[in-house]
Amino acid sequence: MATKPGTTMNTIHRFLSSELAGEIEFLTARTRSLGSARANKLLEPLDLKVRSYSVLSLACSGQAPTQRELAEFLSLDPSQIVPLVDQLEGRGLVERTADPNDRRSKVITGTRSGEQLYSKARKATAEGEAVAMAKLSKVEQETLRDLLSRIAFRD
Amino acid sequence: MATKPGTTMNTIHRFLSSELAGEIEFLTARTRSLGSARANKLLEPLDLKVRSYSVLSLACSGQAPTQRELAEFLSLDPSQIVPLVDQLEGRGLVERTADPNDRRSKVITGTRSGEQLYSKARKATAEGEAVAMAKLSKVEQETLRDLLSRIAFRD
DNA sequence: CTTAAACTCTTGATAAAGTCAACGATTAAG
DNA sequence: CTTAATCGTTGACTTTATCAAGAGTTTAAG
Repeated sequence: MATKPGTTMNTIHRFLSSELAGEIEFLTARTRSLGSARANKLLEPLDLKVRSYSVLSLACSGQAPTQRELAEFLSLDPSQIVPLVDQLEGRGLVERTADPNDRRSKVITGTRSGEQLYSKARKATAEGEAVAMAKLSKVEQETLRDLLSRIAFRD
Repeated sequence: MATKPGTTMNTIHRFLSSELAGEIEFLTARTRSLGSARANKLLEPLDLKVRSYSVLSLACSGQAPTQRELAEFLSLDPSQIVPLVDQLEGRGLVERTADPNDRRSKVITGTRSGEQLYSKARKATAEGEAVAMAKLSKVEQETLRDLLSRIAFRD
């Protein structure tokens, strides 16, 4: 009776000392997997997923992103942006506008109702973030935000 | 001529002040996207991907994980572990052993050559991590590791 | 001005990853 | 012994990722 089945907590604990558990790559992968699952649940009542939420957020940011810029900032292929914007546009949440300066590009902007939905969605993701970081102090949370953004945007 | 095309650096800079860029959820998603792309390139010469590398790493950890435990720790479905282990086993890098205490479970352990390959792979991922965190001081790197592991394993 | 090259969005094909239900073998509970 | 639960596995299915090519637009060169 050396190795008992092991509950969730037990299993995790056994591998905490493994080399893998110390790798940033693994830690971010696991964090984002858990976080995105939680965020998707919270966004479900609004008929949004993390992806569509991210697009909506940038569309409502006042920065007037083009689809190309959305793809780059979200680490997606430009062809993946198309159906995301299609869906949001079909719901009247965002608008495609030809960029006057370069009619190849299409600027994505949030509509009135898009901004209203984003406002609700933002509260949902903020709640998810609060749950995720509950174990950290406010100072630690800001430290984490700062360190992560420095490696997410290095260049 | 207000909005010029915008290079990569330019685009990112424009959205740094957006609400989205301040969300942990987004920062971890972007970090892991960039990190896993870089890690996959570095692991390619060894015919490994981040996924198979993670399984190999735990198989060589001395913790004798079952497939169920691998799935849970790696945030994967148990059915996704099967082809990963199949592949590693086919290359003679790991072994499936029936757990004597519970013959339903199969313990995955690294072979001699599995450990040799893991040793090389570990150096590759360590190099990738060094590149990713180049902008942080040693102290900051350890702080990030600590904060991330606390939210990746809260419970 | 004209032509060629480069860029943006879009489509479509294909591969990879994620989700879920069900099955045989095994173990645990009653 | 019977029933329920667990583990690995398979298969079907959906979603996401990757890539090439095309139509329209802009830029640069000649």
